[in-house]
Parts: sequence; C-alpha cells; structure tokens
Amino acid sequence: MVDTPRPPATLADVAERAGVSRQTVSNAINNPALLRPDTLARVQEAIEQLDYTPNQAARHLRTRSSHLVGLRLGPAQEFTANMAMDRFVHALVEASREAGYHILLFSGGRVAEGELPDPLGGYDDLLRSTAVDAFVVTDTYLGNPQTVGLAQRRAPFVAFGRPWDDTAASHPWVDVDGAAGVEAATEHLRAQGHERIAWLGWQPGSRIGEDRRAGWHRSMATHALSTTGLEAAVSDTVDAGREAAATLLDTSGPTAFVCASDTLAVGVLHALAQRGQKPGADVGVVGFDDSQVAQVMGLTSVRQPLEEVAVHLVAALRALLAPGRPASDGVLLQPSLRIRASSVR
Amino acid sequence: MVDTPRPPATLADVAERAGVSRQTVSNAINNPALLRPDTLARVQEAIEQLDYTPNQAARHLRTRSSHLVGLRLGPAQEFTANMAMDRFVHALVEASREAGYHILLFSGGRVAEGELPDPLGGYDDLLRSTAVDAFVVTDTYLGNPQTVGLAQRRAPFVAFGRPWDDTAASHPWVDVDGAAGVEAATEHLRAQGHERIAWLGWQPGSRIGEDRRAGWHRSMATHALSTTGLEAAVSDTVDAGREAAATLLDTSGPTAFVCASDTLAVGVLHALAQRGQKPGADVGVVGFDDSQVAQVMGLTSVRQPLEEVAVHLVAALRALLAPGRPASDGVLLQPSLRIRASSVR
DNA sequence: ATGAAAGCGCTAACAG
DNA sequence: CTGTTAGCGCTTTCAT
Repeated sequence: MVDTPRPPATLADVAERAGVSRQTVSNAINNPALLRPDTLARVQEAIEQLDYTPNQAARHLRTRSSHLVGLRLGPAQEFTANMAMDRFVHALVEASREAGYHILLFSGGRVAEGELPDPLGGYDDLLRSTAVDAFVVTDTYLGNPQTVGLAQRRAPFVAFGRPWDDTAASHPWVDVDGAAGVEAATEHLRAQGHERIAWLGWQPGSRIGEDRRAGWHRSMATHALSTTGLEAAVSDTVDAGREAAATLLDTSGPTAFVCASDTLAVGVLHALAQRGQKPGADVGVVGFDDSQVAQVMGLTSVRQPLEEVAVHLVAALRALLAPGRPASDGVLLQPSLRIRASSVR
Repeated sequence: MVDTPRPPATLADVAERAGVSRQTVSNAINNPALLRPDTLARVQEAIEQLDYTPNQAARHLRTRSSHLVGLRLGPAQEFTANMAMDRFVHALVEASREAGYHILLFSGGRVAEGELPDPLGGYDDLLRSTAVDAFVVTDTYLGNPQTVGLAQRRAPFVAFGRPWDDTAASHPWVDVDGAAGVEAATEHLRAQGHERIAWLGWQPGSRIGEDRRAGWHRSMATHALSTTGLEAAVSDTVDAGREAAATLLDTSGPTAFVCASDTLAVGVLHALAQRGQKPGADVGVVGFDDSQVAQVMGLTSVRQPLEEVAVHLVAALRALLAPGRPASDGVLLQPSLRIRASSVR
C-alpha cells in the first residue's frame, strides 16, 4: 500500500524517455528557441509525464547562482522599523517571486546585553558559502556600517534606504522621500485651518528623523508660520510621545501635531484623551508608517509605498546580477497620506 | 587598486595548503574525531588562513540536504493572522539559526478575485526541485487541505496548528491552547468582580474560533454564570466588533468583554468611547494576540508563546529530518495573559 | 588515520 | 540543431 517515494526524475530520465541527449533536454528548458519544434514538443511531453523539475542544487553548483536573496531580520528589530517590516517582507517576497528569486531569511545573531551588534553578522558566511546571490539591506538607519562593509567585500547588494552621508557609496538603493511625506502631512493640516502645527520627532542622530523633520520645517516656512517652541525630540515610545505632547500643549498651545512615527502619534492621542480633547475635532494628529495601529485607531498617517519599493529593489537586483552591470543608481519614491479621523475637523 | 574578487577557496585549496588530501579536510570539518590532533590543527590553520567556507551548493548536491526550510507567506494574509506573524517569523528564524537551518520565504502566488487560493501553491516545485528540506505550515486555520496534500506527497513538514478534525494526520505539530488562554482571561475578569462577561467571537466555521470560545464558556460554567444573550459572532474587523459590542451593551448589559482577537477588542474600545465609558474602570476588555495594537492601546490580551512555538517546531523538524524518524507527535503550549489597563478597575 | 576513485545532476564549450 | 566531453565542490565508499 505504501507507494515508495521514488526519487525525482533527472535530466537523464527525461532524455531517455524523449530519445534525445541530456543536453537537448537542458536546452529545451533554458533555451527552447534552439530546438526544432517537434523535438521540443517531444521533450516537453516527457518532462510532463515524468513530472520533472530541475534539481536546484545541481543547477546552483554549475551556474554559481542560487536565485536566493538574503534578508537579515535584525536582532530584536527597532520598534519603529518593525511596524512596517511585515508589509515590506511580504512585498519583497512577492516581487522576488516574479523575478524567479526566493528570499532567504537570516538572523544577525543574538546580541549580548550592552554589546553592539556586529553590523556584518551573518552576511559573510552566507556569501562565501555561495548560499545567496545577493542581499537586500534594510537597516541603513543604523548609520551604514553594513553597506560599507558589504561594499568592501564586494558583496552584491541593494539597499532600502539612502546612503545618507556616504558620498562614496556606489550601490543601488531605493528609498522613500520622508521629507515630502511629512511636508504633505503638514500641508494637509494647514488646509484644515491649523497654523500652530507642532513637530514631534526623534532625538538627533537619525538621518531619517532629520529628513522627516525637514519636511515639516519646509512646509511651515512656505506658509511663513513660526516654529519656535513647537517641536520636541524624544525617543520612539508611546510614553515619551505622550509626555512631550502634554508639555507642548501646556507651553505653546499647538493645535496640531505631525509626528515622526505612529508610535509617537499614539502618544499624542493618549495625551489628548487625558485632557478630554478629541483628535481631529480639537487637535489634528498625523503619524508616520501607516501601521496597523494607525489603521485601527483612525490615525492619519504617511504611508510608504513598500510594494513599489520592493519592485524597484528587485529590478536593481536583477540588473546587478546580470552580466553587463549597469551603473549603480538610486530611486526615491513618494509616500502618500492616508487621511483618517485624527486630522479632520 | 582593484583587489580582484578572488574566487572563494575550495576544499582542494585547503588540502594543498595543509599538505593533506581533500578527504582529510572534509573529515576535519564533518568528523573531526577521526583525525589525529596535530593533523587536525594543521588543517584548521589552513582553513583559517584561506578563510574557507564550504560551498553549500556542492554539499547540497552531494548530501541532498539544503538546510533550508520553506515558509509560505499567505497571499494577503488574513488580518488576524498577520498581527502576530511578524513575531513568529522572527522567532522561527532565530530558532532555526541555532539548528543550522535557514528560512526560505515563498509566496502562495497571487489569488485572482473570487478564486480560491491553491492550497498547495508553491509547495510542490520547491520540494521536487530539492530547494528545501521541509516546510513549516502555518495556515492550518483554513481547514487543512495543505497538510493533507503535503502528507500525500510525502513532503516533510511540521505544522503550527493542530490537525483539528483530521484524525488520520500523522505529522508533528505545535499549537497554542487558545481555550486555556481565553479561560484565563475570563477568570481574570471574574476576579475583577465581573459577572456578566460577554464573548465576542468569529462567525462559525473556524476551529480556532470555536476553541477560543470554549474557554470562555468553560469558565462561565465553572462560576455558574449565565451566558444567554452574552455572545456575538461577527467577522474579524474593528467595525464589526464595535457594532456587535454596542448591540450587546444595549440589549444585555455586559460589564466585560472577552474577544477572539485584538481587532474585535479594539472595536469594543471604540464602542465604549462612543458612549463615554472607560475601558477597565467601567467595562473590562480583553483581546487575543498581544499585537502591537494591544501594547500601544493598553489592551489586556492573551499572548501566544511564539518563541517557544518556534523552538518546538524546529526541534520537530530536526527529528523529522534525522535518520531514525521517531513517531510523530503534537505539542500544546500554554499562552499567558498580558494584563493592562483595559481590564483593571 | 589517511588517500584514491567515483559520482550527485546539471550546464558550458565544443564537435558533429 | 543535436550529441559528446568535462567539470562545478563536495562526500561516500573502499583501499591502504
């Protein structure tokens, strides 16, 4: 009753069945145009009948290409980055599939208390063991030791995130224009009649944070609105956001908040609830990331086009791995604003 | 100035450098006990100097084991499942790493409007092409066509999720005792003095949903509390949860809600906000999944031990792929209750 | 304890 | 257009 799990068919099996040589079968798969139509048909029929699928390992060994792309899941990813990571991974898997690639997840390894994570942890082995063809690097917000390190090792990779201050960088990258997103958010609040629009951002040192703040500043300048006393820089937690919002409300009476993250925006919502003020009607609030939290709480938020990011990353990957390496380049995509109750009067 | 990217060292390179045969180097890596200490040391030194890492493709071809485990990311994952997926994937990657496995993500493929997704979409090719050694199957909540299908194909896999009604199932699985989690949640609300505790669940047809509901029912029975008029079954959205909660509050005056998901619990919070009632102080609310949303909104929630689930899954995987296949078995883990403001008076 | 030979399944290069 | 030859880097016999 037990149908013995026969070993999968090989090229040789197909060749024999179709009455051709192994090479011809190989061509039928990788270069069908080279075959005469009738031969091709015969081979394809044999493939069908034997339910043949090429052995990846053998192909990989021969062609030195695994069609695998490595993606490192950070050691206990930063909360903020985490909020959108899920969507990004989905998008990347989908985009890769269409290009014939699979995503290989790996971990940076556990980081001991008080130790800095090895920025290249895990990359090296995967690369040298020829387990992956290339990497997608996402955590460029840490500064960019990994892009530099990978470049030194001549590892093929594409980055989600600009090479901010590394002018020597010469790898392909895709990023989202955070400043433009925040600017649109600020414009939106202005259009709702707000003039005292506060910025709730992160502590200095994050290029991403500085970029987003710039969008607020630009918009305020455009409308000749004062920004003095209207900003705070805190760590990316709900509590920090709540406290900072409360202080700002007490000291300089903003009527709206633009935040560097949904997390901070939720903090603002908490502060408003504590004082019995209604988001939207009383005080406008906009977050960043369009996380599930924003969707569920009715929080207006800047949404990164992660699906598009993924498609561009995969396109860059293909170009990178194709024979004639074209010049590296960067792509900057525009986010969109998801307007919900928290910013509408 | 360009340091030519020399091809990685091979076994032969190491052998030559160490003055031994290739085979001895192979043994040094896979079976060090076979070597004389001094030979071993010499080989290891050569490995070090040449920065040698075994070529995965060659090893894979030879041993027929890729050390890759496939995980399918569902086509536009159900919202609920999604909320905890991120944490699970992290946990799985981490657990796999320690066992020398990597996670290969693949997509079920896009599902056309109105079409049912192919439950085995993507699995087959990966398996026959020897790209992965095994699978982790997560979406058993769909019923379990994939476990049945995979079993038929004799594909090695372990499941996160019980084989509910498939008594013939003989694969290893790990699951979380949802009923126990909900029971604990209900007990907690009872300890807070609540007697009219409502259940807000999903529409029938989901074994997971029925299981969770059973926990509520059991707890209510234990305390001889009536459940009549105290339950609603809706689809898993915030709006549906809000409406159902409002109706229940109007018709049968519950003082607390236990919900099948955080999504529904958020709906309850919305309903309370609309009537000016305070979660915790006025009406107790407990969700399920301990998602970011719960953490950020101060929602008490049942938390699945996903890290532990991952560890058990990987252990099962190792046993499955090891020579002497031990009998399959299941593991049922206990969730814990994360108590926050929404359930405390 | 070490070495020699064979071959996993495939494709690149060349020959016919 | 099709077939032959060779070899990717490794591990598994089987000798020594």
